[in-house]
Amino acid sequence: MDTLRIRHILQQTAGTTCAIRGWVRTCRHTKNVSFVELNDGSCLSNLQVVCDENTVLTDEDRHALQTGASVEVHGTLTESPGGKQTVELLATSVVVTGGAPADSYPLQKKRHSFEFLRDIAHLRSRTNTFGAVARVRNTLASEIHAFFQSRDFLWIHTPIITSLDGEGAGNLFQVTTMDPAAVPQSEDGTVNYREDFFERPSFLTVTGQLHVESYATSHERVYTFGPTFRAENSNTSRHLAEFWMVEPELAFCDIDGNMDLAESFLKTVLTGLLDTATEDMAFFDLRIRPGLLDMLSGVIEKPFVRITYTDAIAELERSGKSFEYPVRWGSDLQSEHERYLTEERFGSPVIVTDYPAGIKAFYMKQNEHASDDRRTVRAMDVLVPGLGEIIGGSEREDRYDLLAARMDELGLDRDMYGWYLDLRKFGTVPHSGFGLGFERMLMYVTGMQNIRDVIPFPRTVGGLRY
RNA sequence: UCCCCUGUAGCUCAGCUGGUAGAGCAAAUGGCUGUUAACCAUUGGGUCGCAAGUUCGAGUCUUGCCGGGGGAGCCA
Repeated sequence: MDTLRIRHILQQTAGTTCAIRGWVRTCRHTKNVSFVELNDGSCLSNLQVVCDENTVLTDEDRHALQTGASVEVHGTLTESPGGKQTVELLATSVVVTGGAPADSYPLQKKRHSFEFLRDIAHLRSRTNTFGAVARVRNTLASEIHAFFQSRDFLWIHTPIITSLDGEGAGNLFQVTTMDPAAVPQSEDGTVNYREDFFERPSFLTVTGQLHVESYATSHERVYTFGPTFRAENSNTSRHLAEFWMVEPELAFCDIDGNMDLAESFLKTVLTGLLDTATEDMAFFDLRIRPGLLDMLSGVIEKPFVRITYTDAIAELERSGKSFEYPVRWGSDLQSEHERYLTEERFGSPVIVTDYPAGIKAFYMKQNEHASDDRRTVRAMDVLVPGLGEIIGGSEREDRYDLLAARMDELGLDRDMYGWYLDLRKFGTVPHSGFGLGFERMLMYVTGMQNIRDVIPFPRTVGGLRY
């Protein structure tokens, strides 16, 4: 007898004989039969198992069949007389693998708050919402890989441990084998890193971009997709200390090609997600964020508006709206500004380019500029309705002298970034890329409001359980 | 780091201008029933986050601490 996943068995016709395994979501006992709703994580839907009280279930079984118990059932698929499902499994045998005492099992057959479920993160994947989040997370990751793989991009496994002390991308976690109670010191009283594992300060990566640029200059099309770490003191619904990031990088590609890539990336990945995770996405649309599917369809169908930062500022000034934060050339766009542009002014995704150099990273390509106080770089932010910035990227500075000068200007250590400068010294090439916070995108596509609810075990400032 | 809200039964919450605790769900027991948010009845279940203060009296007012949530900044 075959063991089937519920996802597959629900597509079988009546008459199939099989075994299934899973966890009890809820039970309803009647005089002659018991109805057991079983879920095995393969899909959102439960399978209704019908057990004859007299022939299949012992009193002990009947008692043990509670929410949370694991069971193995053998039986025959039949058409269901009940209205809520087309097929059900008529059990010939039921084995309770592991009980879940109802007086101590935290999950009940009722709605729980996300806050409560966050405290039992090891059990929350057994709920509808977190089961769906796990499947959508998997599908989204799979679609992202499929997008790049089908376009000849190489997945580069950039390092987790790095010697680069960031580049303004937030605070780092230091990696060390030194004993915090007895840190070795040099004669001048400073920490003697010669005694540390790498014989120099080392950190968890805050971005794979700099490293992946190296492979872009050998393989042309590359991307990273892996964990990233930021020690920000940001205790918000949008920040994690450990999160996943996607960063494609293309050689022989300017900012326009970069924008084309970002636009087709979002459209293709979203299309694949909606086609593959149909049932789960319908659940999010129904229960988590009404209007979600329409919002995502808008991103797929509408061409992205492309506008420079300077023009975007002009649009905001022309809007006549009173924003909480002033609109000023030189300041970054606030959420309310981004919302106005995507939701009111254009009603579509918007790509804003050519930001002031002062608010962007050192490696972005400098534009020719008329005056020193209006210097811009070839940055691009992709803004989407309902969220704001979802992608940030740029064409990179590929001219050695200009990059070196900018690094000096910002006081970056030339020795530390020598290898990065080398990429401009030997066979330099126009190249571009962008970064996407994987969990931020997951929040967007599921409508989940807290980033801690789209990653299995969230790590946040002041919070490390499990 | 700053601002705001919040902490009462296993869960979700009510509890007014101070007078020593309630509901729904869950659980246990019984009943009924091809049920599906099952239904009906009964029962058990609380150091009201912690500590101090005001008061004859504090779940309620004050202060501090701890936890949770939301927003800002920073960022992805």
